[in-house]
Amino acid sequence: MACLMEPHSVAVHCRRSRTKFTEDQLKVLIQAFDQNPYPGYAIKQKLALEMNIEESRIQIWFQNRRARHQVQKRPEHEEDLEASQDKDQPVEKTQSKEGRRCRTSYTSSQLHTLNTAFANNPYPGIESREQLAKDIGVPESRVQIWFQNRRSRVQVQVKKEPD
DNA sequence: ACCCTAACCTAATCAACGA
DNA sequence: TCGTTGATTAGGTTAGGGT
Repeated sequence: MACLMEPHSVAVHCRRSRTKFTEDQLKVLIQAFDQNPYPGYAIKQKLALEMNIEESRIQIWFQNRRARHQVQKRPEHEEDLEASQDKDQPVEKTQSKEGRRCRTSYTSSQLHTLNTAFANNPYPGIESREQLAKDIGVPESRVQIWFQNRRSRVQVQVKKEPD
């Protein structure tokens, strides 16, 4: 517990505890990454279930690995990698953008809670985010994304209206 | 002290949904 | 169709844990 809120100093960034992947988990992740560094939501969720890890940790892991390992820019077209038989699913194995997570729709009361919290502190630590998530009944990862988007768009508005 | 990398960030962009 | 906004990305920074 080192997440005390100083009233006047704003950002006491309290991170979630660092995940320690087991060797088995890492093996599964790396193999999945080699097959497809841009997995859709379904794949990430399946991996999460398979290795008993939050899906958001899987997402972060893929983001970090893509950044560190120079991944092929656009594997859009594959010429001749047909081995023998792999036409079980026509367009279902390497979906990258098709399988997005379903868009979350917030109710007005959920948004009110989020907006109030944002006004209070636009950089909530993990504990605040989890409490918020629990309050409005949405995964913590969605709360984090909401704050990221909100902060970015506040900046955009400030630039557009420097008056 | 240094290294590796999970966690976190911004900015840009993709895309779902409603007016 | 178009604006709003959630989801994803590239790419960079911060910090935890091992050597």
